[in-house]
Amino acid sequence: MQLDERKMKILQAIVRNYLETGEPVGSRTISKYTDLNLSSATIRNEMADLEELGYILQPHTSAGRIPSDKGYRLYVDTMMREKENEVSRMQEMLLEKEEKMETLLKKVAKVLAANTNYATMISAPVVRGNKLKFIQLSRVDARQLVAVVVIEGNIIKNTILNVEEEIDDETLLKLNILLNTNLNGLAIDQINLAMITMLKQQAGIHSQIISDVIDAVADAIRSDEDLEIYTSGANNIFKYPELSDQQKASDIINTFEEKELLAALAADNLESEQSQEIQVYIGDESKVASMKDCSVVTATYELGEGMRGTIGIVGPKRMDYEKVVDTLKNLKEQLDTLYKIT
Amino acid sequence: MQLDERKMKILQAIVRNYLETGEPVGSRTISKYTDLNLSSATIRNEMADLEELGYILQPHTSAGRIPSDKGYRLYVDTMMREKENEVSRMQEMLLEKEEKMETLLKKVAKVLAANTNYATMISAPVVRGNKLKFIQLSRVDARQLVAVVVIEGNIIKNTILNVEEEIDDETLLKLNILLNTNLNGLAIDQINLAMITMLKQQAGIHSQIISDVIDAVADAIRSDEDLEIYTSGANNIFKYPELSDQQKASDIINTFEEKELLAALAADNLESEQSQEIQVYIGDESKVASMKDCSVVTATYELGEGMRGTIGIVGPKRMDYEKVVDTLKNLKEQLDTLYKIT
DNA sequence: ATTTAGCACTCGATTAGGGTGAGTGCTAAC
DNA sequence: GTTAGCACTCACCCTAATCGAGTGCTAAAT
Repeated sequence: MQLDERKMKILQAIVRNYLETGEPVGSRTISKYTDLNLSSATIRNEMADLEELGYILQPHTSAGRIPSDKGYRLYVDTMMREKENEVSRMQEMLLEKEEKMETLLKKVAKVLAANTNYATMISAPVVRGNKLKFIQLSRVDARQLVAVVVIEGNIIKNTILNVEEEIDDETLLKLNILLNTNLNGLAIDQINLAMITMLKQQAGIHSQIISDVIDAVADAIRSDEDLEIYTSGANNIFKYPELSDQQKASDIINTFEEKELLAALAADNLESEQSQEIQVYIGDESKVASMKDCSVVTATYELGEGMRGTIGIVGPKRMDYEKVVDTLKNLKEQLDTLYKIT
Repeated sequence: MQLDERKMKILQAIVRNYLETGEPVGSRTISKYTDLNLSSATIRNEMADLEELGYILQPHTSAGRIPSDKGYRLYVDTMMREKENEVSRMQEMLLEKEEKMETLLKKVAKVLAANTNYATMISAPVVRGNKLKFIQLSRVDARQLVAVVVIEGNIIKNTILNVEEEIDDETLLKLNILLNTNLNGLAIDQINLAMITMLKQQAGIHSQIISDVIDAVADAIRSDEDLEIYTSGANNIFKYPELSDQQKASDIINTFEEKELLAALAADNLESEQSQEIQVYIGDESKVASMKDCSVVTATYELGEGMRGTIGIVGPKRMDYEKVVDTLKNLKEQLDTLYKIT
């Protein structure tokens, strides 16, 4: 059986109503809610059909219906109205090109959570494909070096390394030249074991120390391969009774605190083909077990020079998809342009 | 009325029992629990006295007694047995001098939370009094400089700065010399406005750019004045019914997520005179409103060279103080020695 | 062939009442 | 000062009763 227009309208009404109230919605309500002018009995018949088709379900026999995941999915895919051109409430955020990206992202997560009343996460842009711009080894102390690496997008990495014996100025200079000529302009993910071995060989006679230095520099460059995640508003879930249950709340909070699972989610998202679009994961669709009762809406942003990250909003399945998608679109655009101007 | 020895013993028994069970404890239980060989009636009389003195209270008329904050305080101050020399369960932690302090602290917070079943926080050591070891400005691009500052304790700070016009090698060298001769060896908190103005004057003719550079470097040095806080196991609070209440849980989780309040707590703690000791804050004593139903146990650790930070354990008032204090003492010692050896 | 009115039915939620038991405070005896 | 005894309190649990929103089905109306 295919969904005719009336069934669509009814399903849409059920979803809308449930999003607002959070309570199962009955046939009488729909009968009055829509402009279909049908009696509750007719609606009941249609609802029975919709249930059989798996779009809605009854929490218990004598209750109204609530949308199933399949129902939400259909709603999100085909029935959601776009709030085109409506001025976004996020406008007040006033993103500035702040000095530290970390600060900026934390702020975004926070404002987003405060504006939406959902939990938010945002992954720092991943730098894998970016190129090295600058490497420098300097002596701090007699036996201490500091290595500074600057990557496209002005990401700075550094590491302190202690050496057994002193390294003289000449060696230091040689090392600097060696590192720069060989690594400059390379992408991060090109710095693999083979590359490092090659470097070590070129360094030649310079024994163990050199080898250590190169290793340390390589390590510093490749550090943070796992996504850095910033979160905010995890406690917003307590605003939704269906998530405030002891066990569920604990699980969700834990997911937000540990962050590994969120990182996986973000990584998945970045690799997905449609990641240019806003994505909606309903219930189990997100593959994170603790979110089986949540919906996750994600967007991919780009901070120029190919550095992409993921923004995610986590809330109950009955989240206000229209508002969330709209807000995310807006935010994504702001972030995308933020670093493009300069 | 002063507490005689018998009242002390009874109070102690009440606290011990309550810590274990989490249930109000009645006179009959105490009568059997202790070696005082007193009937429940006698205990009842004594308990009435203890209640009048404010050490215990009744949740409701026909229930047993639970310790009041004052009762807990007396217990912690005078009655707690030290688990001297018992092998600490934290031994498995195997702290290593990991490359990154951030990683180390996150790990400590995590392991501590997993071991104690309470929520944990740890503040990164504050560097205010530490001295600058090394400053270097380098050119990355034609119009881009990177400033790297190394501080005692091997803390590295850096910043990228964009300049309007190119700075030639000679100017760069001069700037480097200027910065190093003037700032090296100074403590962070000595780099104030007067200092910076003085520097700018010394730079003399070199116009706006130089001034900008100096400002940026000064900013980088003084960044992170607010304490960095790492937390773990916030969801452990769900293991204690008295904290799992919707409102309380939300408040506590929020405190752990926002971190500002925790930072304030850590800062308070660092400035307190007795901060060398393990500190116990019961209920309102901690001044963080959301923790009025919790106890907070803190320790100050020192990572050599005067860098001190705070570790905190947050749990219900009926937390296992003995175990927690013991564990913290142990951990504190491990951290204190960790960086001393080298 | 749809739609609708009517009605019996279901079942979660709420309320009320009764019993239980842990624990108390008080009194009188030891 | 201590203890046995006893009446009393009150949270907690269980059960039954009631309520009401909402359903599914049937039969009549369109």
